[in-house]
Amino acid sequence: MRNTNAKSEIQNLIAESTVALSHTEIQAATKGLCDRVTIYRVLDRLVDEGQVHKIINVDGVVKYANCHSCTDHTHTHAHAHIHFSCQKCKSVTCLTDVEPIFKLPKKYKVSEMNFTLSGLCPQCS
Amino acid sequence: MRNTNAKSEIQNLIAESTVALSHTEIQAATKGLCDRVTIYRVLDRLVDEGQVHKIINVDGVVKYANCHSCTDHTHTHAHAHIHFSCQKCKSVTCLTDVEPIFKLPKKYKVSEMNFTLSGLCPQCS
DNA sequence: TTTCATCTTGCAACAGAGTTGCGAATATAG
DNA sequence: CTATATTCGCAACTCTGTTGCAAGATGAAA
Ligand SMILES: [Mn+2]
Ligand SMILES: [Mn+2]
Ligand SMILES: [Zn+2]
Ligand SMILES: [Zn+2]
Repeated sequence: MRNTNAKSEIQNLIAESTVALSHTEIQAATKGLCDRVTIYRVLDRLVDEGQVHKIINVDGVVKYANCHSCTDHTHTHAHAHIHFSCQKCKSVTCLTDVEPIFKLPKKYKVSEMNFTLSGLCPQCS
Repeated sequence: MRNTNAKSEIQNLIAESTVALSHTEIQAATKGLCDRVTIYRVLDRLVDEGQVHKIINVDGVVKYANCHSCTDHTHTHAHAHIHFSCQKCKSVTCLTDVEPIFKLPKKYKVSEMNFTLSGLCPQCS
């Protein structure tokens, strides 16, 4: 894996953002940096490297956020935290401290969790 | 809201299915019943009526499932249950009995929950 | 520093999911 | 049965993401 301009710019952008960013938002923020296909490919690479994680929002919009709290940066590391999606300002935030408790029927083998709460974020409520 | 052939066929299909169905799956199952645009519009109507709920799967695929356990059929009624997405057979199931417990930082106002666990379903594990 | 295999990029073309406008068809209230 | 609002089919379109390929950039090794 090579370090390129596009990759480090995009990685910095995501790292410095307090909210998860969509492809469209990244494209707007890096205006003219590179082709939109390159953004898709860079994002894939960052996810593969475990630098960034992909979030499917409740409205189906794909967002990317920094793996702040992850020491393990292999691409298989789990993200067992909740995300909060604000219905007003559309921001998506990682709530890394919140760990949900639940009891599944046996026979289900869980390997991944995707948990998003929607409503109003502190800024909007 | 009117009862049409397309609507009742699609509603029955979803009601009789043990797993959530995507637009594509519904189109395949009702082959030739109606136009694909009609399927989209019928699904929107069923969701508005509260007969069916929409699930955004971890892979971003939109699926529809019956509101079995919902007595309230207004379009704003909540769906506070977990969904299970099987990575092998791609089935998405409502686990209506499981209610997760979690503690959010104050200031967040929650109005909706979207919780999907992935792994292997009983049939596949 | 130069070489060179390999990775990355831009461009164009494509694919899939979902939306919109509009005229024709049809469900249902009266 | 008639009138009218709803629903439908079709075609065209948007949006998001993917793929193939030739050209360009990276960095390890010579
Ligand atoms: Mn993470
Ligand atoms: Mn339900
Ligand atoms: Zn907000
Ligand atoms: Zn399965």
